[in-house]
Amino acid sequence: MDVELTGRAEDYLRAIYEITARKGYARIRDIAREVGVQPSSAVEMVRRLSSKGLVNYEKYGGVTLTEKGAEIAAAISSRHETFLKFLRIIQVPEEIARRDAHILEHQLDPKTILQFSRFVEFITNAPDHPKFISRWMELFKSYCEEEDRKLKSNNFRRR
Amino acid sequence: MDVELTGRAEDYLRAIYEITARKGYARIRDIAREVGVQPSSAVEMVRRLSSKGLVNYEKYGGVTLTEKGAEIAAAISSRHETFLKFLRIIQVPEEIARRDAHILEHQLDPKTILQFSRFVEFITNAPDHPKFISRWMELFKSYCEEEDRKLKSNNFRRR
DNA sequence: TAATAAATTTAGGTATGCTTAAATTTTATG
DNA sequence: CATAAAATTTAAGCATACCTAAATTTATTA
Repeated sequence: MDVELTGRAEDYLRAIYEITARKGYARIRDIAREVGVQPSSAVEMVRRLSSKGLVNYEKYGGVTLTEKGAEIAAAISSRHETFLKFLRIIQVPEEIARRDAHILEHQLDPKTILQFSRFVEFITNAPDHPKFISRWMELFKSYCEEEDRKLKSNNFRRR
Repeated sequence: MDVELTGRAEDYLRAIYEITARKGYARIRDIAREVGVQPSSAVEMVRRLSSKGLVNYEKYGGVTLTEKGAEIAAAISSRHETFLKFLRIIQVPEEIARRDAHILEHQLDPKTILQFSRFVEFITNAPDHPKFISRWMELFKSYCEEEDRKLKSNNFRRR
């Protein structure tokens, strides 16, 4: 029942998930662009995903997710969102956060991912202590700003 | 000056760093055990590291780090420590944390790593507000325990 | 020290994942 | 509707990283 996927296969699956969400199906070209590879590489991976029953694919046709593929992709995508939110919380600049969320989302133990998402949940929803948490965010932000200032003046001195 | 290393190469380098810290040099056997591969694989990687000038290696001899290798390994190791501390803070069980710290430490943007370490720093040293932070940890801990209780009773209901 | 055991290395394979270049198919257009 | 353009696929090759099995070297010990 369970399908083994490499981190890279997960990247492709999530890309297909996002593209199909936008326009109903994914072309090899779209997938290649989204993942950042040449079309020939996308063909290779799409075939593998197809042989695992995760996507519907016929030569020269559009790619869609099977039910199983969609289920897995949704889980991957939600993990991705968790990590993206997390990186924002710890004040990673947006562009870098988008890149690094990809990297974080692979291979980690389910328990670890669970704890990441609890952290995000705890910080953003602050179940019982909203004021306390927003204060926490404020403090962390100023701490980072302070550190950035130190960094900058150090750089200055070094020149 | 800068050396390009794959995530895996970093794993080997850190393994060698830790083994040499314990006993002065690393045997192929030690490295293989530490990284979790067959000795023949360790030979292959050690050669590559040697060709990059990061380790001293001669056939059938012990492996040590060059100055450059030690410098890089120390940075990798400190990154590793950061992630390990971080995983502990978000309440990931020790065994899993040890495994996943490996995974986290590769490929992330330096800025992201910096923010991870600031988070750890902020939580553990709580520069200006020690009470506030320890209270934060308490709250987060109870939040996780609460969630675990919910999980357990859900599992129970499902059977 | 000769034989055996242990460690290491080499050889030969596999899988992933990427590339470029050439071939093929589909789509668009004059 | 023929042809040119665009998209896709195939082919061939490369790098990483792993494995097993066989060969070699080093270490141990009877």
